[in-house]
Amino acid sequence: MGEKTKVLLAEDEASLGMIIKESLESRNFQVSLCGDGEEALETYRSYDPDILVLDVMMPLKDGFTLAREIRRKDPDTPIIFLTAKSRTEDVVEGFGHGGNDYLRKPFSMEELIVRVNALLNRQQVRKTNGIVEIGRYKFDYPKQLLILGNKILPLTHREAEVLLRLARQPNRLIERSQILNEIWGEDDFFNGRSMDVFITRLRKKLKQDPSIQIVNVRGFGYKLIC
Amino acid sequence: MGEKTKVLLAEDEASLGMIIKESLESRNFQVSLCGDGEEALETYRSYDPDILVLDVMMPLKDGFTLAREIRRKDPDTPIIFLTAKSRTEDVVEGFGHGGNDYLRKPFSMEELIVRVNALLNRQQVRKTNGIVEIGRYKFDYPKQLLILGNKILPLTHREAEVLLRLARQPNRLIERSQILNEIWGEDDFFNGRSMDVFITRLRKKLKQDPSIQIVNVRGFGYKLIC
DNA sequence: AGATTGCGTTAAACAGTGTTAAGCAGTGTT
DNA sequence: AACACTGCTTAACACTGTTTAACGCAATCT
Repeated sequence: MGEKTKVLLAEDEASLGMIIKESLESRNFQVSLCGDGEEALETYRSYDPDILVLDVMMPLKDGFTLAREIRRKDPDTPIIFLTAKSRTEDVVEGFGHGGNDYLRKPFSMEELIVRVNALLNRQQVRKTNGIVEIGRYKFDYPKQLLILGNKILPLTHREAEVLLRLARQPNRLIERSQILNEIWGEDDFFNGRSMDVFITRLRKKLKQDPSIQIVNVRGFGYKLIC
Repeated sequence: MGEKTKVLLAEDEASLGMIIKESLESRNFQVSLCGDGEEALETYRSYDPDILVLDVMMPLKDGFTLAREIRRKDPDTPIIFLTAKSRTEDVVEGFGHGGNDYLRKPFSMEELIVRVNALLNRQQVRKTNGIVEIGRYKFDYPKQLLILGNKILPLTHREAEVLLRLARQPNRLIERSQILNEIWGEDDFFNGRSMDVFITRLRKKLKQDPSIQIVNVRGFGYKLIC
């Protein structure tokens, strides 16, 4: 991404649209705001966005239909749906149409930004074949390796899983419970102790480059600083 | 495949059927949805699908029976079973009836799509006359050979079978039990030990290209990284 | 027939991984 | 300052996977 990250935002409620647009712009995103589905589809073609944020209920063309049409030719660009309904079926439908995430209204701007960043980072991991740079290290997630110069440190599966969660959003707070739920499926006492052990082991393996640190935020989670 | 890939979907629960149908269609598949086993069999004959997605529990004819009948004349077209039950026996039974994969309800559309694509890729192996590229190697499955430049390593039958299971879905986790059931017919202690031995032997023969690795995922299976 | 070879299985010792446990250290609160 | 709480570290452990070798069987050769 040479310049700013481009967001295509489709939201028919003008005031809400503007609020979202401005908060994204304040985070250094470039945003194109569309008021209905047709306009969004047209804009999509010329604007070449990095990520789409689509309201589900819009005039002329709803978000799901729009997503389906886009997905025909573009299986990659992440999509976040904004939905007022909270019923499960809508969520299923959203994922079914190729979306990557959804957000129920009302939501906080923080939440949206977190998800946008998460999806973009995930995308990046995929585009680099799962290889992420961490300071002077290269972290090869599929091969479970940490490479520093000519040194190769093998990681175990769990180590690689934990590190991936931290590395795909560096310098950001990742919540303990998010990591635990994603990897262990449950956030309970024992899994928590287990994770502690892996944090220790990762710190040991990352010690070669002192500019990298796994910083604890008491009561919340960790940040990978690099 | 001249046009779109054709999926025959048999699912008696109408709402779920429609969701699956639409999700697949949004990914550019052509889908024929059948509400029971008899209808599915009839449709199969005229529709000539590239892949079958069958609910196990259906009126008139269950998915296993249907699969068995289809397999009599058609050993190739991949079959995915959808099953509400989660017991291991059903999975084993599924493979026994000629199924290639199974999916436990509830599942996400993402999962289904990943598996459909994986099986279609597998078909690709057949279309290249059973020759698969693995890193710098060429793996000739029918001839049981690994070719690297001008070096030719012969493989034994079992080695070739195990390697095929890994190579037709590279970079993805293949479950131990799946390999064991497909090759040995049963996942028990001794077959497991036997497989370990072949994993070792394959690793030895694949050592020439260090970019290739058979990575273990503790408790689940292996990934062929390349 | 007897010897040889090749293959898959069994066996056994060994290494690696994730979890649990226990004690210690750090942090914020009362 | 005392306290509770969270996190850190090390070690022990049970379990899973790895490796090498030996074994037994069947097919092939002499």
